[in-house]
Amino acid sequence: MDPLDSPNSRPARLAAHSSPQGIAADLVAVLVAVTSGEPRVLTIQDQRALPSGPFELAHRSLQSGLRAWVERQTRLPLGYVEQLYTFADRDRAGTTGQHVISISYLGLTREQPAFGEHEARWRGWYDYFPWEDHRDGPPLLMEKALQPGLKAWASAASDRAAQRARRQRAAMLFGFEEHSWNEELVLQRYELLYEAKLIPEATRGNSSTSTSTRAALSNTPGHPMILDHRRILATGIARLRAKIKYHPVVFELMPDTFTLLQLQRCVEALAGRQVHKPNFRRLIEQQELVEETGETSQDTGGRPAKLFRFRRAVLAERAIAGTKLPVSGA
Amino acid sequence: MDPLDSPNSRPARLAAHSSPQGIAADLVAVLVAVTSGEPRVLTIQDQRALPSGPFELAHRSLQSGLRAWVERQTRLPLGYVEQLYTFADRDRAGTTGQHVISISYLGLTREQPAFGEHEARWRGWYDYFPWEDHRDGPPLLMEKALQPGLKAWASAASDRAAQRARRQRAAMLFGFEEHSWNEELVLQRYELLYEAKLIPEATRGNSSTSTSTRAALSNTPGHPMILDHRRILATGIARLRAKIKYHPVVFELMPDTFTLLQLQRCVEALAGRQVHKPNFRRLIEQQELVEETGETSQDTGGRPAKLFRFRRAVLAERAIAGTKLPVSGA
DNA sequence: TAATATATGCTCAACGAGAGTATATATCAT
DNA sequence: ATGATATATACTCTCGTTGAGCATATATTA
Repeated sequence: MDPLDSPNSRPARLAAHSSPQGIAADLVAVLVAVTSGEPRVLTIQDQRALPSGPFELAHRSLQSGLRAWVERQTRLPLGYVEQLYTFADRDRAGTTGQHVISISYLGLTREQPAFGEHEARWRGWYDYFPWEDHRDGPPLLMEKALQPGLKAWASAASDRAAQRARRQRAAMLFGFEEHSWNEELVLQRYELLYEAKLIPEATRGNSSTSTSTRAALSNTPGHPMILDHRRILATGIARLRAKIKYHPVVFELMPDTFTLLQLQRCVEALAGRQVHKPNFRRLIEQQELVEETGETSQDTGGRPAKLFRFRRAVLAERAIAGTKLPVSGA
Repeated sequence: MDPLDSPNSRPARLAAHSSPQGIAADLVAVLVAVTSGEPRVLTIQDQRALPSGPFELAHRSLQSGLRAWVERQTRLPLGYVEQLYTFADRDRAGTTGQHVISISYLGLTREQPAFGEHEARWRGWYDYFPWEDHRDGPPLLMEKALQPGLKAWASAASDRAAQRARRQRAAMLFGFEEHSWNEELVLQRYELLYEAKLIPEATRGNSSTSTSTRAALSNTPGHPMILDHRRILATGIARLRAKIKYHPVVFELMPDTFTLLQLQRCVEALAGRQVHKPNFRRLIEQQELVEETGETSQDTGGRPAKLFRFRRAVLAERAIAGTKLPVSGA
């Protein structure tokens, strides 16, 4: 089943029946850049929200509308844009009950001095999902904070079978007990934590939260966001982690020329895990994704590294499906 | 770039600026079943439209709303549901200029006697995309109808470089000249044909269509649909063809028990190409996706085949990412 | 009874992915 | 100057997967 519709991911509620004319739509953007080896997202509202704005039908397509809107608001040139998901089941906390359809997009760019009326700022995406960064092995907070909370959640199930199912699901998603870590399951992990009420967003606006839940929450790492913006961010990260494996979109995040190690660090930053250096280079070069510029970079510390540039021609040569980047264990 | 935003996929037009309150949303469903080895979609309006209806916010989530709506309208139990794409750039032919956001979904089910007020009928999806069926090799109509049209389109480009780019793109997508056929590029192929005005939908409502274009159109195979429904169907087929390779959704289309050849025929129907029988069986069995029922089926003609059933447990055991189905050359 | 169609199982070669090792060339601390 | 260290670059090996062909078993049908 589609993780975005996992049955218990949010409390059931009956919304008012709206006539089609009463619906509002807005765009939400997950804008990603990778700066000095860290994946970052553009945020507004004291870093608690993703950039968003009302949907206007003044463009040829949704996508070109988003592109124009982002470039007007932030002056960022978007290298790659892709629709993520359309949400319509938001909890509009505090609002008048007006329901909003949110159409979310992923956009790749290069970090620039933030610009915009809404105090736009770049922030590392692992600030929101610290458990997703496995570049130096599983982060300590997984044992310290997540595993106890998930264990408690599993034990709280009604019967033995349900407890076992919960434990198995947690182990599968977080790589406990023999299970290997799968970096693509960002959204499923977030939704499990949400379901287990280990995420502040899950109990927001719910006054009947128990004391024990509050205690667990206070230990939960990761910066919260408004509404379901963190879920949208999780969707974007998951999509990007899957995409870089078979589609050369990483280059939209790189400067014009770069060393192979810089490229590798960028992939590692996105995937949240290390990759095997020799294999990475082999795959990049044998696919002819890059070409040498003839120059070298010396500010890398050791031996000067050759500078490369992306061969944009491959986008025309090959079907937009046949390229691979290795994301495997170190 | 996302194929759904390819720059020339439809004529640019400036739509009226709508206030957020004036937006209507509806759901469009691509409902798929596979009956006796043929992939089929549910259609309405004399088989020229996909089932669709107004979006109502009376449900917990968009997805559960769609599920309820489909099951109410058609009495089909949906085994698997996934959001496809949200379109907002439709040409609302003949309507009052009211703009509609269409949220499209893919749903898998088993074919049942059609039910519903809108003369709902099942129809083979290759009636709409005859060039997508390569189970017996490339269909003749590719040489006969598509290749000449695409050749003309390529030659009509402004300069030599553009002509070459067009030829290359057509060859890449349709498998001409050394290029191999990639069954996943359904949407890209449709959009290329649209761009080349080889699809009736592309010139609809445009009175200035040239005579030569009309001639080409009359030769274009494939049943048209209203609005951009054929594009949505292409999106669904592409998504499903990609999905079956790493996610065990085929079983949602199968009866409770089935033979391995039936399963293979189902995969072949969806992928539009044949698969190697011994390899198919090997992969299915070594992944423990199925278990024997102990019974055999004799109505297959030759030696009785063992009957299998899907092991639903794998959905809980494995991360929703680690299963493979072979879709390769025969 | 032979022909035929399907079911089922086995083998082999080619390729790619993962992992380890070795060498070259720079910077930096002493 | 020199050794330590960090990076860059190249090569090798093994294993599992994948594509492809062949062989055998068991039914129906002419």
